[in-house]
Amino acid sequence: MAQDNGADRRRPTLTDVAALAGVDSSLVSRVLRGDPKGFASADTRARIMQAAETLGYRANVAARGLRNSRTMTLGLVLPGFSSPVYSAIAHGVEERARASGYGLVLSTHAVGDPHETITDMLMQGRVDAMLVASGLIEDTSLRQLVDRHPGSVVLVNRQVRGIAASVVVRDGDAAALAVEHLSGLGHRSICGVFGLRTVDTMVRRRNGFVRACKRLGVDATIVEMPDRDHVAGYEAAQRALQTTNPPTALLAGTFPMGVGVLAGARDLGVAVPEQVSVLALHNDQLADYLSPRLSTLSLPTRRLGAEAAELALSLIEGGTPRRVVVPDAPELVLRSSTATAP
Amino acid sequence: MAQDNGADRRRPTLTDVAALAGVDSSLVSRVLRGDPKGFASADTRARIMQAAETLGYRANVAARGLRNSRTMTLGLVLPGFSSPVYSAIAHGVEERARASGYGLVLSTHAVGDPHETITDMLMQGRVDAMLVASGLIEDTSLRQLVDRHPGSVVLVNRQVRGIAASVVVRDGDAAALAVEHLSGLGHRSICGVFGLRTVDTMVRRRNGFVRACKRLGVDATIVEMPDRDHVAGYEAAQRALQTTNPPTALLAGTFPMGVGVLAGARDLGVAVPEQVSVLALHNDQLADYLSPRLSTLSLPTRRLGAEAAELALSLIEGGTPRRVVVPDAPELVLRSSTATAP
DNA sequence: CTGTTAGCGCATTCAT
DNA sequence: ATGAATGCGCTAACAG
Repeated sequence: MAQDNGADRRRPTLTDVAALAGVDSSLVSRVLRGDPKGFASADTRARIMQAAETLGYRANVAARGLRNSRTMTLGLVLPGFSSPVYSAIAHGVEERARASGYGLVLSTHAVGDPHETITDMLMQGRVDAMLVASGLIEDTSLRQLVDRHPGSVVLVNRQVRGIAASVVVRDGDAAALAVEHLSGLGHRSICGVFGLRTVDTMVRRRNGFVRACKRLGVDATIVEMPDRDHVAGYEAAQRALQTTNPPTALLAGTFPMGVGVLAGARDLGVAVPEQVSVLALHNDQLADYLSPRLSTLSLPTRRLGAEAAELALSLIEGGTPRRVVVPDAPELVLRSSTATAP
Repeated sequence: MAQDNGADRRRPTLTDVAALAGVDSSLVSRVLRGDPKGFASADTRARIMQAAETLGYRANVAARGLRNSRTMTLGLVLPGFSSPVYSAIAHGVEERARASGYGLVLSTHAVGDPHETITDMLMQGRVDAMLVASGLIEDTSLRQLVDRHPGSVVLVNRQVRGIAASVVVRDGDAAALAVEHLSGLGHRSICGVFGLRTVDTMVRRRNGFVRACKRLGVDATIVEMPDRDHVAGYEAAQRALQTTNPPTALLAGTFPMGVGVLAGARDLGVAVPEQVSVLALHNDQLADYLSPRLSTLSLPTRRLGAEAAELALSLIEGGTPRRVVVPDAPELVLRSSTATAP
């Protein structure tokens, strides 16, 4: 059926549909959108639907956006897909956005300056709001952005003084839960492996860790690394495990760090979990395929994305910025990397 | 500096800039775009630039798109970010697109029917072309898409009869290289672990594997799994290793499958690489952090993305669809998962 | 119940 | 060297 409706290669417009249905384009617009004022007679209605169908008509988003000054798309900025957390967030956002008829444009730090990217997206009218899920953009830069585009920027798993619109998960509680588990296993000396204190999630997790240790009378040490990836975890483990009085358990601040810690211990000849227990924040399917299988603390990342989209949508509708904490409690996912203290 | 240029909360338009510079908006348009006919006097020119600068003017893409029927954005469909390959492709596309001033809209299979999604993107005028990097969409569905949108669809690492616009890497050669390495190590019986034969990349890798085995006189067996993820690799290893006459080496058709194979062998108590060698197609940083460190065949995935974007861009400019093979030869990245045959 | 009109922001003739 | 007029496709008053 390679039919070629005329020599017509351009997309059908409202006018095309109107012509085919023998009515005015404005009527078509109303009917197709289900506009309450578009109460066409059953007959015209049917003809319109029919025409739209045969032509494969889809409203042009540029024209519609121009008219309504609403693009119906959300932007999401991520550092990349290095961590499974980011894909989970992206899925959550996409799902929620789509449910409201919104599209999603994704952008990573891979290319160009993120501040610039965000400004462009907003100022060019590419998106109605931007979700920022990067710990790398500086606070001042973010404040500036929010200042210039009030009601159009939402922070994802990050809080910045002076910026209300943000949604986070209970990172601190997850770290605390980890400590509780370890403490229950008899560990009295735990080392936390985190990224820079300039990264909001890292300070929240770190605080949760420190407080829980204090509360439970556990000896806490901390290794702070410049990055939060495999490599950082690897090196942190090397560093922590080679001290004169090494901890009996390690808590990794991110999932990739946990993967690195496991490898670091292995290369040092330190057996996990026999000689040292390892736990990582954030869960991922991959954990089951590591050796040993890595126990984790699961946080609702997908919902994090969904809630962020939700907030952005409400802002677009004129809602007020607010701080939301995704209420789901962190869960301990026990696999094979923890055991009673040696 | 919470200055509020008037009560002005909406984005500045060409007219705003024109007013501030004391000229007509059409002149501003020409000057700002570097239109050859926009040869304003040095003075006006300066005033225009100045005005645009202070207002932070950015051309509205909807208006521009409407006028030019060109959105300046590319769409990319992926199954998800389960595999590092997809993020690499996305980065490659993003980079190349940006270099030509194009934006990128990413969409995964997470939500909704992909065929529908692609059609929508194109018909709604959200994008100028779509790159499809999914092995899951059926051939007929794809052909239909290309039929309806000639010159607007590019296949990424996939070939379909009747569709010219596609770019692939040398998958088959990578599989062959793997076999050569293993054969050189004395392995005479190798098991290939692949996904369904309905997936183009899988048949290309599989063919490369089979032919190389035949050529080198190696005994080839194949396990075909419905999926291509960790789980599939895990189960395939279990299956292959429990036969009466198990192979001495396994080649995993995807990186996640390789991860799964490693775990499968471990749980069977089969030592890698002492009892069985393991190799996986596609390289990733994670390989260094597995136990044992996983040897892989590296393929130019980032460039794959870049070339796909390149092709799409050329199609948009009216170029003709063509098949491109990224010429970079696959590379063996030796780590610790292969050894001489037992 | 349906048609007419106007304008969103921009790029492009065509004048001057 | 610069300005005026027009239309991309759509929606929202406002008629009738």
